[in-house]
Amino acid sequence: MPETHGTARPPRLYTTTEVARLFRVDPKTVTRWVRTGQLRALRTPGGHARILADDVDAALAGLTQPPPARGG
Amino acid sequence: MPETHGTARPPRLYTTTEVARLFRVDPKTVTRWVRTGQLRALRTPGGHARILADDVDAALAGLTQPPPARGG
DNA sequence: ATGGAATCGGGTAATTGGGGTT
DNA sequence: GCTGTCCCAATTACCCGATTCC
Repeated sequence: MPETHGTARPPRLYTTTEVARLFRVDPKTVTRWVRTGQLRALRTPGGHARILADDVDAALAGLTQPPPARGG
Repeated sequence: MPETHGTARPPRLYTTTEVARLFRVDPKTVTRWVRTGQLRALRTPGGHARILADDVDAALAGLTQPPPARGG
């Protein structure tokens, strides 16, 4: 059944400005990331982006290529 | 002929506040979407908007990037 | 009937997106 | 190729008070 929501938890969303602050870049840059598909987002009917928080948090956590643990 | 009574289920409805939370926008913005026809809604006798959940869910599902396939 | 929360409507500031450039 | 900045138009956010919802 195509029940996208109603029983499902709504996705956490960030605004472009929030993401920009988190990454310490210009909001414009975040917009580019969305346009180039480097960040998943949905659009308001007005055309403004809402970025999936999970994607952002994952990137911030550095989940890409975890550095090798170094022994003491 | 399409039956409009008896077997028809009532449409799932969202309040403006619910839609606002889902999209991370101001409830006022949702009202604007309804007034500009970007979102279908019906009105309570008192004039409050009730948005069709299907429209919202569809818009909410419009991600810019499909979820990355896992297992590779 | 009462009360708290939500919605509406108008007006104004802030944010956002797009194009072009550095 | 990636990012930051300027200009401009559109979209969105916040202020107020009155009405509606439950």
